[in-house]
Amino acid sequence: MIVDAVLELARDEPQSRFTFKSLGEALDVNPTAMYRHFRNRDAILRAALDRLFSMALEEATASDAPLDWRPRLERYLHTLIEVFIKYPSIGCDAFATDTFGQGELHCIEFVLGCLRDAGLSGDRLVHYYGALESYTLGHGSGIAQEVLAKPSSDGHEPWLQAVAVASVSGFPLIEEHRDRLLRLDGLNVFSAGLSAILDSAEREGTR
Amino acid sequence: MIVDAVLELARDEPQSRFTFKSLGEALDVNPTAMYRHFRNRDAILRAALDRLFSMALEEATASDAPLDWRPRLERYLHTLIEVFIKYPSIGCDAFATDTFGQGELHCIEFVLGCLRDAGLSGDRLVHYYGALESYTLGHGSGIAQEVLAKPSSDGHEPWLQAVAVASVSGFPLIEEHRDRLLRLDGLNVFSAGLSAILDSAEREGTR
DNA sequence: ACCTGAACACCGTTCAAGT
DNA sequence: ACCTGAACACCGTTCAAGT
Repeated sequence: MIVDAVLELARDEPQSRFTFKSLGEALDVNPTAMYRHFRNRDAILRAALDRLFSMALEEATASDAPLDWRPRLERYLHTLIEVFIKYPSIGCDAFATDTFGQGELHCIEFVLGCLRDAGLSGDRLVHYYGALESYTLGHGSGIAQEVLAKPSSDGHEPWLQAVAVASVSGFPLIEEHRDRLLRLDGLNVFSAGLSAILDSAEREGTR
Repeated sequence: MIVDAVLELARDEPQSRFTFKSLGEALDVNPTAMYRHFRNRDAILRAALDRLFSMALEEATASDAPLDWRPRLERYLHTLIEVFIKYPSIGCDAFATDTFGQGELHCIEFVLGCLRDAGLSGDRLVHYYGALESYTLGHGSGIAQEVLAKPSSDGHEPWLQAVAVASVSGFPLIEEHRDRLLRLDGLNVFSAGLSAILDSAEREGTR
């Protein structure tokens, strides 16, 4: 299948976006032959991204023990963002792309189920669904973009290189928290925001 | 200044990423002349993005009445994301790009100040700084990407077109919440997550 | 039914040449 | 000091031609 080759390519060449040319070489075929199977590059992207959703959900739910809603949700969202980072040239479009596929639908259903188990319903359930999904997709695609652009980055690069380089005199708060700010990276910052959203959801659900 | 032309171009042609060619036409000059003033495209992008940070902070703080920390922060973050959407070809790289500029530093200082006024300090203050900043940048650049890619989109497009089109039988929760899910768009979903993070910050700060 | 090859319009970037 | 023009390597996409 072509999608397999795209995924393999995205994983093995994390620095460069996948290309018809590279795809042709990987499959030992003429680059333009892809147009027999997909309408354009975007269609390939959507198919591959939907597979990433499926992979993340499968990996996160293939658990030994049944989990409570919150660790279940945390595990899935962390797995999802890790998958995006692992396949940067696909993950980088995770926010802006609707896959229209089964993988994404299964993921939506899964998140809704977790939030239902948290005690939420109706508008508030969908409210938190939107918050969690958009946060994870926005953050994941952003880190994937970084990995794609910057040499040898893996989501654990310092997040605020500007603070390290630039003169921060005249910015007393930045100066005061300089070391702490430099300790931030893409993934622990993600955990920070995720905890905050889940805290709010949990409070509202158990009320 | 070249940056002015880039911004003008980004605003007036929201569907297409800015280009040396388009920039040359706008300034009535040879496209390659830019290389006399910037090392490459990325340097132009960083300069323009830093200006967006400055513009957002200026617009958000040019207030009549002094505000409490939370409305002050909300106003700034909403302004920031709106600016990204207004200049899509620059905003789309907001997450992955470090500007190394003054505008970004002023914004960091501003957010840290709001969180200090919320009663936070030390690690927890930086924790919430990371959560808020990454959430806004990730979401903003994601919506900007959408605007750039999809014809006549403005951040208020339905967020889950897949749910509208695909068959959702076999997904009982999606089916149950279908209408609510379709009402989600990029900007109200942003507000949802932002409130959740700020709620957590407020609770922790007043404790 | 599927693949190939040539072609097209479009990128960012370099560099020697102009003024 | 700044700009021009040609050139290069690289994109996605189309289409007539092959098997």
